Amino acid sequence: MPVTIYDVAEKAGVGIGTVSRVINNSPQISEATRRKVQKAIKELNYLPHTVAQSLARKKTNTIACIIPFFTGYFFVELLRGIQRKITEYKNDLILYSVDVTHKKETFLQRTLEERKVDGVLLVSLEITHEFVSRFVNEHFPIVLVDSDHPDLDSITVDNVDGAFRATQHLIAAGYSPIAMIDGQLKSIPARLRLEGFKRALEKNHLPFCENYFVACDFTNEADGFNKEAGYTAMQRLLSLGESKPRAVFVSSDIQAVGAMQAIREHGLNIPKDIAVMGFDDIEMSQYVGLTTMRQPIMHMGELAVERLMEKISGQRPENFKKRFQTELVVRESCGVNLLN
Amino acid sequence: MPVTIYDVAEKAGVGIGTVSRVINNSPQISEATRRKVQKAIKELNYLPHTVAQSLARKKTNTIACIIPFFTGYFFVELLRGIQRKITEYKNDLILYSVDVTHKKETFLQRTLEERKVDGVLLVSLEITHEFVSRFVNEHFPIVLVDSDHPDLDSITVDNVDGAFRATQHLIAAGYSPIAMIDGQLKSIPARLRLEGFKRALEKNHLPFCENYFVACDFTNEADGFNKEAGYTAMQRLLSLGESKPRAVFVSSDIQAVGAMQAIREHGLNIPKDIAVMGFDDIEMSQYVGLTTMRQPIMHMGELAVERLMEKISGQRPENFKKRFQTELVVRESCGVNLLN
DNA sequence: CTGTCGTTTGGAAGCACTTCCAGGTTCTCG
DNA sequence: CGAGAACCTGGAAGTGCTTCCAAACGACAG
Repeated sequence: MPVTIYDVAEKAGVGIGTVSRVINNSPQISEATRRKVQKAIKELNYLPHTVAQSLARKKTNTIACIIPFFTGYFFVELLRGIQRKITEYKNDLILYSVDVTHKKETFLQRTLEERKVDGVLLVSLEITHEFVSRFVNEHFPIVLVDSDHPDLDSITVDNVDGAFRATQHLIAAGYSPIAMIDGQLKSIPARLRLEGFKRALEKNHLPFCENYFVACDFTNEADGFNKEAGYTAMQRLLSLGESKPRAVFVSSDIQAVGAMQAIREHGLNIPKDIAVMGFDDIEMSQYVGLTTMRQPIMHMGELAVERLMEKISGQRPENFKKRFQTELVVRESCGVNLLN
Repeated sequence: MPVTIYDVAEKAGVGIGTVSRVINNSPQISEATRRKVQKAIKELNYLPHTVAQSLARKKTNTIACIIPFFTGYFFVELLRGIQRKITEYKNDLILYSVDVTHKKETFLQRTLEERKVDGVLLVSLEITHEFVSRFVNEHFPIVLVDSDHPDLDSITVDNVDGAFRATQHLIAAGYSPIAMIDGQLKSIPARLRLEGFKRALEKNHLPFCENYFVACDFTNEADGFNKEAGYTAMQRLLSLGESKPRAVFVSSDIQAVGAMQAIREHGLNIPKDIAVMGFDDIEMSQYVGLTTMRQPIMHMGELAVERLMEKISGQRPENFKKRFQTELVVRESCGVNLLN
């Protein structure tokens, strides 16, 4: 039933090799035969069988994206950038989302062994040394996004610096004491943002106090970067009563939104009673007036695909590292622009 | 370099057919040889080449999801359901997102001709008669989600009824006049929700007035279901001055959030001056106190995959239609629960 | 000991392409 | 006009699997 390259060859009165050459735009074809074959292709409504092509070419034109179960604006936005760029390259995107039951190792293993994809984008997930060496040894293209490893290509945001500047902004505005609400510490960005926070305190000779730090390890969601976690964490800080913090740096906007809700429900005003600083600049942030550090998320996704394609095609074999800087976006939640 | 079925056969001292049977759990294998082969597989760290399997089996274990460029909570949530279920079935998901430059026809054509996927999920997109007959004639499995066609399987939400009840709720609360903000009318749900709105007016002998209806046709985003469009549409209604509506039914929560912002910026109170009713029940809605009609979005995604898998495996050849009902979620934006 | 039947096995043919190699054409230039 | 180069073309061999068919094997009854 489905039309094959043999049907086309017969109809055009040529050999299959010739048809194949026309399909693949080989220059080794006379204009006359090319036209003849193209006519046959059109008439039969022929489209090559991708799976057979993949087998023969040893190339699938498909890439895998392994990503934490994408709740949250960060992943959606990143995926948009990735998707856009992949379509531009006429490739397909297979999505693997990691959750409690489906571990990233399963997917890494599959991409390596099944040879169903030409390369992998690993998003916001740590990679074990075992897999690093397997990818390196087999020269299997992989690009890390929002995650890093010395031996692999990576595209990151300067989390430490971003958190540092965020905290610095709160300190400069005169708030004290300053608390931090973080994601789960098993998450890389969570650890890096904590480091930036600590550095800012240190630089200003302020103590880091355990009471003023809440990692959302209590939630069973992947990384703790969600609204509910932020809400609960803030309640914990508010329960300190009189000694509660004057400002909070929250490690993601989505958590910050939850935290802001907790503050308001406690009858307190933002920023008069407590100032809130976020991280990400998700769409919602402008509507709730959240001061935050903006990440160029979609751009990261696009760049990741470009890099991966270069690796797949064998250009740029050398290691590639790109670190984006965050940008401070001042709104009302830290009160600074109200003071002007 | 990569290990093939021949290597395994040689190592185990059997034929390739035998190895294949072991891989595919054929019962026609003696326990002894099975163990022998499995040992060789383990030792060589062999995993079958999926592409070759797909070619030989004429089955890819991959399904395509064609979806409008997924901004917005609805698509993300739906995709979560789809993704979850597909992984459960040990299949892969290829994502095709439709935008201005990449038309749905391209993707439909590709899925049909390239034979890279076993079936298609078409989300929130209308399908032309030409493609309907092609899918039907070639017995190519397809399931429509949030869209419908008499000859194809579909999973929908009762938009007409949902909009009807939403409007009814506003009327019953005594608001008058009632306006509606809709998505672009080229979108199916937008048209259906308009119909429900009109029916509710009619049933209550209220006139449908052009001044009180704004379709977000002015935005260049795909379907008009976004915050900015809602904001702009609301501004238009507010510009009516004294004769502005007393309540607005907005065809999606995300637009409603934009509309609420416009109302507040205009110095008006919700619901005291203008009541707002949404549609979707996205996560944000509970935080902004939006009364809305809830759709069981993730559940729709899961069901869609189950149905598609049944079609692919040849079970349930008969046409399948599932229409979910919406559920009224009362919050503050319509004022009703404040009156109690 | 032989014939029969069910079980297990090997491997050729197939899936639909790409690519290499050899052979055929045409062109160029002395 | 002929030799050699440049250009085209056909099709066999390849990609790594599944599946079908025939054959081998084993058990068991007669």
